[in-house]
Amino acid sequence: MTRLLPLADEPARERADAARNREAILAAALRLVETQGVDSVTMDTVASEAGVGKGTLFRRFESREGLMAAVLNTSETQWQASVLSGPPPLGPGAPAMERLLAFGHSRLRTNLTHASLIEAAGKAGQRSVAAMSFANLHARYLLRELGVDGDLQLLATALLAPLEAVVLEQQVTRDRIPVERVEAGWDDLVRRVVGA
Amino acid sequence: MTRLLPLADEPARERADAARNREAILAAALRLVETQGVDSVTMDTVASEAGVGKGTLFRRFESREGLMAAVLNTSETQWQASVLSGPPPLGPGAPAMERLLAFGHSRLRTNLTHASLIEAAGKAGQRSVAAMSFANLHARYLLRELGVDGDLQLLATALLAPLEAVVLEQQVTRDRIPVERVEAGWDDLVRRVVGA
DNA sequence: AATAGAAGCGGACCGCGGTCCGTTTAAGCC
DNA sequence: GGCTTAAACGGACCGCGGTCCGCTTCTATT
Repeated sequence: MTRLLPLADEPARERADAARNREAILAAALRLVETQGVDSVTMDTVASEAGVGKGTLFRRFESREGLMAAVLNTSETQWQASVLSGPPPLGPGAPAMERLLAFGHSRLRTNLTHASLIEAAGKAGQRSVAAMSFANLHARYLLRELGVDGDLQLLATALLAPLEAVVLEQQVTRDRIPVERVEAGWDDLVRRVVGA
Repeated sequence: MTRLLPLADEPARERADAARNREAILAAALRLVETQGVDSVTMDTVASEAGVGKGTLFRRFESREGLMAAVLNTSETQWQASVLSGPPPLGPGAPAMERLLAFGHSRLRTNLTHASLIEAAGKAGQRSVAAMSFANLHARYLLRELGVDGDLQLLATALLAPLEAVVLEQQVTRDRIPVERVEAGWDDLVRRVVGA
């Protein structure tokens, strides 16, 4: 009853074993995904490989999608870092237009590389604070920098939409369109939208 | 052994009971989806409701996604009809630009309306001959009509991507962007791309 | 009408994602 | 160190999508 207080709404610290388990799970998941491919990784396998009960997985990660989203988040974070502080033209230092083009290419390649993982992460991947909103925000920033006016949030969304993994997969895998052509298409789109 | 022949590669006609069952299944599925919502419709339910064994469902429709895609296909076909021969500005008779704008609005509303079904249809929905490729084809046609040059296939894909159900759901449901604003955003995008 | 054989059928069965709840354990307090 | 209690644990359990295979039914042929 006596709640002698964690300050205000402190996030209620994670217990030591809980933290250990979370990392073990993530590590196991990552390893299994890399070795066997996303689709053949089952929750039971991850659990036993991490030396943990199944219930634990679901308490920490909500669902299979959530776990995959967490795994995905690792590389997503790295990508964000290289956008924010990596070498130009992706990182800062190049003219806005070049950055925007590089941004698209990089996003395109990344999404293609992780396509199956992204799919497995499903909606959990999109709602993850990081993923969509960071890219959108950054695109908006570059558009503003380029002097584009209009509803930048929607414009950014429209530019990013054709870079989504599902769309790319369709183009590259089913329609056999070479990646370079898709890249060129995006460049064209950007130039039209920016009005250069 | 003696194959006294169906002509060349005739499609091997569907047996009468098979056809009857297929329709019963589709009807049951449609009804259940409408009354209970996609997510709570199970294959067992559809089967028993259609008075058919579970195996039959899967033989005819491959998977749950396939069944949902088939259900979706019904309304998709209607939509196609109204694009091809409905009243303007969606159907023929209006100037290309108006048609293109109307096309986007209509697609947007349709996709939002069927969002959950589309999601349930998953990749089966996209590979369905009809859905994606018809829209893409029509968009290409209108772009050509408008004198746009460039890689029309990619341009069409880029224009359609932001109208995908997943993207729209994100905008309308999570980000609370009013539909009218999304529509306006698409109009803006189209004008920039066409260069009007 | 009889018959052969392929096409179709259906439900028992399986594996996996997800839940539930009795048990264990870490961590603050004396 | 003992005690308390809330958090965390883990595995038995459930429902659903999907498969499999022995049985039934249609249809072409004579």
